[in-house]
Amino acid sequence: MARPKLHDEALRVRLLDEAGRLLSEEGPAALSMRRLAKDVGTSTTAVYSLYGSKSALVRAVFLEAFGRFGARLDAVPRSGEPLTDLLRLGIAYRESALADPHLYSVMFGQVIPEFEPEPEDTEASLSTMNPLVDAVQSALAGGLLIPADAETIAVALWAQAHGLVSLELGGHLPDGFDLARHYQDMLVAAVRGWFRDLA
Amino acid sequence: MARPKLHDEALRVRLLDEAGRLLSEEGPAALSMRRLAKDVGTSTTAVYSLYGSKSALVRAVFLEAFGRFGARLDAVPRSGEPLTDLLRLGIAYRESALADPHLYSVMFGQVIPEFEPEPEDTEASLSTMNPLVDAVQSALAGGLLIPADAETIAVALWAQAHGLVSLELGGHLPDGFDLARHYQDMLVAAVRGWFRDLA
DNA sequence: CTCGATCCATAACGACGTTTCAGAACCGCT
DNA sequence: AGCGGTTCTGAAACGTCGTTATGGATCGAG
Repeated sequence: MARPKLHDEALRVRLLDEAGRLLSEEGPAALSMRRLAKDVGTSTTAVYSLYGSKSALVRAVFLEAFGRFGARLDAVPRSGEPLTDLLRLGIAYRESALADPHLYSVMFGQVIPEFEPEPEDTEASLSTMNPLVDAVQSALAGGLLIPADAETIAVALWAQAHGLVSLELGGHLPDGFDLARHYQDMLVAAVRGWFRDLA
Repeated sequence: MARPKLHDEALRVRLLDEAGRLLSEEGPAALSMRRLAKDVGTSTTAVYSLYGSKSALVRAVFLEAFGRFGARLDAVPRSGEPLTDLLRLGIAYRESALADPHLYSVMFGQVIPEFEPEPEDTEASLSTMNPLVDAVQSALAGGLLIPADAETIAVALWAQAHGLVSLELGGHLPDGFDLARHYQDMLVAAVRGWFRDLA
């Protein structure tokens, strides 16, 4: 009938890996379809037959990145103390972002013009918030916090961490400002804002 | 000696205005040097003789956008009550961002690959934080907050607002989550986290 | 071994940022 | 007025990008 396929699943994975590597090590500008094909030792046609477009390729990287990111947060050891866990999650959040800034900017910034997340991709980003929701719910159940929607509090805490990391990566913080030195205190304050009683 | 210049300051301003308009109304992808030149009725050479590169052109838009953004925050009427003012500033922050999302993403995201802010551009972004610092200092002077560096608290509050707005604009919030409904409470909690005594 | 179907690498297309280049436009001078 | 030389300008060229068309290569079936 036909010749056997070279553009197979193994190649798909290799392309995805190399795309992630290019992004991580050389940034968004380095990720071109031609460059990717050459680095993997195939042709641009292969990338198109497997992914269809650069947008779809980057979406695969995007989803993979959120998967890893969520896994890192899930791997944070829990203490049973919800407030401690919230702090740990916040610290792990920053560490994960700083470990691969380019991937973080693919997830949350739109540094690759060809790709913009679809509405259905929103749930991927929620993998970063779900561990938070659990800890907030525990804290609420323990009566430590102002009675409020757990999702609301989780979004606020997520935004606090994301905002700090995003400003840091974007180079928007004041000159000489050492975020590492204040980050924990900021997280503590962010959680403390929802305390029922001041501690 | 020579012929008079057509590529003068008036054209420079028209180019800057049109670049801002293109960005605001059609997004980053619409801003190309050819398109910009055509819309203004000149040639690409003109843009290059006046700005030198797309990077420099976008930097001008970037600085202008921060100028307007800072002016909007400065224009927020002050009540004399620092906590009220912090809340007002936070609300104005979101309103300003939502009024022109594309410009906001040029300021804080890197949606135009050709342009990346230089270290010296950091101070431009601080125009968004300076009004905050003032209000925080007033609150500190009144003994309302935990004794801490005003800059630290201001950065934390800034990041809270930026994080929320950034997640909202990026479409990362949970389905059906109405940020407008919770935004004020979140700001209150963020400030409350630095209270000396719980109120 | 031939045929026909299938796949794939090369080359092409339009658009991009940027630069080159030939000529048009102007001034001072005779 | 006419000319020379300098400066400025728009059009075209270059290399790269995402994407697509194409023609040849490769295989199983008969």
